[in-house]
Amino acid sequence: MGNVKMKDVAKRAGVSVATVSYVINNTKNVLPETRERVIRALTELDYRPNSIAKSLRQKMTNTIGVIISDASNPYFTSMFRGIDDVFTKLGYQLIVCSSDEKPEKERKYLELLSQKQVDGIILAPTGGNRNYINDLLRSGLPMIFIDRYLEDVKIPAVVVDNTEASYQATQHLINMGHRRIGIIVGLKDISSTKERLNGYEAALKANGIPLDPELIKSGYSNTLEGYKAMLELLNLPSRPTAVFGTNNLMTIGLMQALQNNHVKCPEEIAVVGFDDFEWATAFRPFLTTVAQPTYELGKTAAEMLLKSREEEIKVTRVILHCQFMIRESCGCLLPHSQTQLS
Amino acid sequence: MGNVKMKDVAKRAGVSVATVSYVINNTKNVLPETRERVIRALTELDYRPNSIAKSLRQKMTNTIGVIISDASNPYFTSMFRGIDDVFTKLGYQLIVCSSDEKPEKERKYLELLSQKQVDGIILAPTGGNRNYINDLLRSGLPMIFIDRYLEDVKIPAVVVDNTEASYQATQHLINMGHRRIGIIVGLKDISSTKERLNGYEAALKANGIPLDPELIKSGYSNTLEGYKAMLELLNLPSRPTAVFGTNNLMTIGLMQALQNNHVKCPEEIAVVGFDDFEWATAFRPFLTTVAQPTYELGKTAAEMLLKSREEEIKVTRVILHCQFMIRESCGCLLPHSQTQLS
DNA sequence: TTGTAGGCGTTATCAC
DNA sequence: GTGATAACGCCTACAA
Repeated sequence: MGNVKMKDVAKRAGVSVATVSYVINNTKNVLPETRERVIRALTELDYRPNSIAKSLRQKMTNTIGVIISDASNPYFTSMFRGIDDVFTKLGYQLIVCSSDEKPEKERKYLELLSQKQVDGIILAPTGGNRNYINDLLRSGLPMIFIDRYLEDVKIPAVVVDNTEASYQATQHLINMGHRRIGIIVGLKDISSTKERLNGYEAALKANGIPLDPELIKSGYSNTLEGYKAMLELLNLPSRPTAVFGTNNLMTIGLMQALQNNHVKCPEEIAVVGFDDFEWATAFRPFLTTVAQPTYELGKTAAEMLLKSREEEIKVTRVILHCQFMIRESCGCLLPHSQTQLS
Repeated sequence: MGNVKMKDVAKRAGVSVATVSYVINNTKNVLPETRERVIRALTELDYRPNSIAKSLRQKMTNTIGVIISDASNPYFTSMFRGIDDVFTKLGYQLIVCSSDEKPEKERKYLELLSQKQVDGIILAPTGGNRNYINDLLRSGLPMIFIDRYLEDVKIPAVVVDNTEASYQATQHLINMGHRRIGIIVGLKDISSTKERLNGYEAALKANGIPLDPELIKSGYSNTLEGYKAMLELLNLPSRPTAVFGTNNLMTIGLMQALQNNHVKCPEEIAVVGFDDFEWATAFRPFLTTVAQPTYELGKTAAEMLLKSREEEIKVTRVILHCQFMIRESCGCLLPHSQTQLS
């Protein structure tokens, strides 16, 4: 009743363990009648294979590790779905870990996952652990970067066109007549943050608007930091007339700050956010957002990981495109219109 | 460079594998100088333990399985955080699976997890697989129910006071003068759904309001189903003046339906939702919600799972309390007030 | 204090 | 078509 093994099944069926294995895995021809006997023993004893033993023998765990910054962030959970859908079909399982943007936690999880002999890792790198990541690669562990990448680490990466998307969002605000545009970004040593900042700065420059460092606020990507950043912007001697929240959680915090201080959006301040929410069209103001193809991001990364286990992969960066969802929060009067970024 | 094992380390350090094991696990006294030698060999060779082999030997994987209905639902991700925080500290890892409320998927994951020899499972049951779950229990696999439970399966469960919370929310709407109150619920064979429905019905009854089956809409817990349900309610000959969305995703869908049809909330229809959102205070109308202690739910379940591995657990149900967050969407004029459910 | 050796439950390579 | 049996990498009596 406790734990029945192949040995027990073999005894019951009057065959050898090898034969049991053959039947279970369909790995060799077995006489129909012996197979019959084995199957009966299997069900009678309620045999359940031990995949740990199997993994040890085959050096394959059918497990994929995923390290992202915050497993409870809707942005990542959608990505997670994309990854999961690909791997579940193939009988793989996912171990998801949150690094919280902390290199030490990331390091710990990388160690744990490699010890657990995962067959591959999908990683949104914090920016640290370059050497260790290279070590793991050399030891033959396949990895894919997602959402961001490390300049000097040669792993395929699946990301979005952050610079262009950010440029377009900023340009749109400029088109609406804004010249003092605040921006709230995540940690600055993350590639996606840098790119979003670049797009913002490029748009300003292209329009002859001087860059004001006071309008740039950075912090961990959570609501509280977004809230505080917005407060600082509101307290500026010359308050911005528009804000660009470059990730979902900070944008929520930003909006909370506006509500708490009774600053009307978009009348008093225009807002554009990153990451589209399902509830962006359920509550007011409808939020104008840069919608990332989060599900596809995950799906693509998963597929690349699979491919990279077969052939050496040549392409090192896949760039997916964002969609600019223009709604009322940016002061535009065309609700629900949308344009595809070129 | 590929994979160095204890054997290699032993050879390099001029000791036996046993000694290497002793050093690594601090499991026996070793002469300082031999320990020194071993440690040097360990680092020089960049040894990384194979936890699959370890697991096979020790019959412990340091892995916990979590099966919930939708890993991308914010409600569950917060719960997940609570679970993760408990187990991460102890060096455990989590495998999270989405059953999507489908018994077949749930079954598949239960099989997979038990084969992977997880040390325990936290499960939000779909309602099916009673026999199989009992089998697993008998085989000695510790399990805890979370969010819901199965009447006839004797496992500890961590849930919230659904009936009371639902009663209170409904009573509040009645107090505001509503008598035609719609309710949108999830799948009806889930214990939490039943309880929420019970609370609603009890409140109506207590106030002498007849139950109108047309006002009850049920479906999968996602935005689309919530949207459709609300549409049906709006198209009723005699439209309700208030709606109770009994889970987060359906409530979002419900709100989208109101927005799309230009039905003003709370002026034309009052709304109360289940599950508090961070953005409930960032966008209008501020949503009145029944806030579940999601993080604590996860944390408690995790702690109970740990405990259940030591002692036979007596208590079979832990009930956590919800908080009623009264905001403007229910037509109340006291934004941000809140009361603790008794 | 250290080493030897058996075993964890499979799979895979040989023989037969 | 089937059956012994040696791995897989580690832990742990037990012996030395």
